[in-house]
Amino acid sequence: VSVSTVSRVVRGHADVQKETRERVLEVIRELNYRPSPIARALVSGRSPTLGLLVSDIANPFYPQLAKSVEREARRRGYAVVICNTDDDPKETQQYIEMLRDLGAAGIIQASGGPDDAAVVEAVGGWQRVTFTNRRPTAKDCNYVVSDNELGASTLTEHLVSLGHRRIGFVAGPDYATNARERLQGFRQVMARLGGQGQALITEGTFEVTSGRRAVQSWLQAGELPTAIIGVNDQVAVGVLEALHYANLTVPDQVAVAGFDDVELADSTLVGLTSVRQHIDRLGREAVQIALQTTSGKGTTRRIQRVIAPELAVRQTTNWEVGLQRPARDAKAFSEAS
Amino acid sequence: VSVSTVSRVVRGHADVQKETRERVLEVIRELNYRPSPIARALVSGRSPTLGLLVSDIANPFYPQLAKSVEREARRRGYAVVICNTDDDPKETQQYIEMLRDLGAAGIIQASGGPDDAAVVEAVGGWQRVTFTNRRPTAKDCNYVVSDNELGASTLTEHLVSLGHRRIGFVAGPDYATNARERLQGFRQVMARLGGQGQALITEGTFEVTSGRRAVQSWLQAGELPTAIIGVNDQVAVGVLEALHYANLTVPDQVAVAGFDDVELADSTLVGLTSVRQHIDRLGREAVQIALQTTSGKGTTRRIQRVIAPELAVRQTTNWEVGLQRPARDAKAFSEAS
DNA sequence: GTGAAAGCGCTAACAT
DNA sequence: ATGTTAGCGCTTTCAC
Repeated sequence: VSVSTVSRVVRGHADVQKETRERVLEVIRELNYRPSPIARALVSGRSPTLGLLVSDIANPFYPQLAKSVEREARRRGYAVVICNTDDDPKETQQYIEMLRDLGAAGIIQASGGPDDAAVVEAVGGWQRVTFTNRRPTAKDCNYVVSDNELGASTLTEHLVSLGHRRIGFVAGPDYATNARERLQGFRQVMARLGGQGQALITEGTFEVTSGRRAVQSWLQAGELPTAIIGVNDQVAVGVLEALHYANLTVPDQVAVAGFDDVELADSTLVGLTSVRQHIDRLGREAVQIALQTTSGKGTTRRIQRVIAPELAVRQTTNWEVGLQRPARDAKAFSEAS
Repeated sequence: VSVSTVSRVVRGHADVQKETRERVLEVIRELNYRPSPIARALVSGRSPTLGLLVSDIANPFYPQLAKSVEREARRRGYAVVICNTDDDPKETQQYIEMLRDLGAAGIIQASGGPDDAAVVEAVGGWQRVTFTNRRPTAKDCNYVVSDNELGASTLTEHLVSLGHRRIGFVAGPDYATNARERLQGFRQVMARLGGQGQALITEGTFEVTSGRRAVQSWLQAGELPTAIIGVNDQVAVGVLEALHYANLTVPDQVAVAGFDDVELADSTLVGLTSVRQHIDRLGREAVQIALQTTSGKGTTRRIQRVIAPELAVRQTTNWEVGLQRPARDAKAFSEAS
């Protein structure tokens, strides 16, 4: 009945006699005793907490990721702290400070950027941070990301196979590696087309307005592509909006596609062709990696996983897909504009 | 230069001579010293942490709320732990246990239900939990919610003023007070119409499929209303999808409206008339209340705030609005045309 | 006004 | 195999 014996029992330490263990266990149940994470944290320096860094939790991709992260973390007894960085290195640093003070067992950076190396330094070594969504710019880090280049090339090939040659790409910000990789995959396929293909590239953000603006500027320049890829679904939605406003029909006059396969993309109101990321897996594995390397098992090995995305073809690129599924009745909306 | 003096300085305690205080402050800066929240938590029982309970973080309303909560919490030095309850009382209880063990300074329950009283009990008194989004079923609690009944009646009156008399309402689950209140506001206005009005009510969930199902069943019964209200925007989107599938035009043949005014509602692709909640205020004030009452200033007063929502009229009910107001940033579009 | 000492609930040596 | 002891970094009496 001494403190340390109880401690040993709780932690499943070997050196306890079966009998005492059971007696202790019994009392624990009786008293509904639960060890205090706080006290543990004071000793060990780590609390059962995971930090999740995202640029903007309101961007539909992140809630889905957060949900998956949260579920897996919870399963393992960890709480998830959400941190909205706005892609601002200063905010990021402040958050990391806070998370360190809180003794977070690990940090998942889902919105990395050029400051990744600084992040690794700030968290106290590569073992304490796991990157996801965007491949880290810092070398030798743990990460789990989608193969964005593959996704982009698959998507571009899909458009090419439909006969498109003048294809527009509304790129994301240059600081985001996932945006860059998607652009890269696009470029690669377009390059293969040689003189036959024409790639129109506009740089923007991850937001809806970015897609709207791109279409607008192409229209002004009188060089609207026959197919447009948005760096993510949000941007693609912006593209759809602008096309719709300009009374252009999709996919007849212009085909549109995005990335992420956010829930909205699958709505028949949108029917957006998109490169589906396995968001669930990203979140789940990010947690696993974070907790594995953080557990200090003296591992020196980095864990770096790349998950292949899939192409989800819908009405905005392939008309017939739209027929199989209920076609969006353009009349109701286009008459209004 | 003694521990307790430093402690006094850090906490801004009065009993320190100006000179010593400044000297200590100086050294603190020099050493970049930050008090350990963990050690503090061990003593005080509370860590700078806020728990946010939501039914489903992937439901677009909650990320927006979470963002607002997160921003305000951060401003005050608190971390936000997201908790996905799935509207399951068991999950909720487990989360509360975890949050207590973590010494959370407060809990914001954004997805309350019939178990609210149990929640209050589990967290250890009304002072430690703030309800938002759904008015709590337990009496004498802190909360900040929208006036759902008002929102619903305003919306219904809008439809009536457009000439609608047969109006459908796709209700939410009965356990959610916000859903009930919305239904109530609807009923009230319809009752005023007497024999002239006809209210068709279907119960469902907060998800897209719920809206789809409602329309299908009305169609099967051959009693489709001329206007349909979804208990939230997600459901309204489901309604739109089903109508679209049935080749019915919106708003000519059927008008549609929702609640929350989620970002998507404002997209020209959807243009959904919706009752706008001031989500930012809900989140911000929830945090303020949570931290205020939790600070133990011996307050006995409950804080209960009700915020009036606004009606955002768009194309799904009013045809002409589509003409007037193409999109949020109209400029981008008008320049394009 | 300041310092000394006890203790929050644990873990990790070190005894026994 | 179990008990004792010393902290982890703070706050909080209680002396001075």
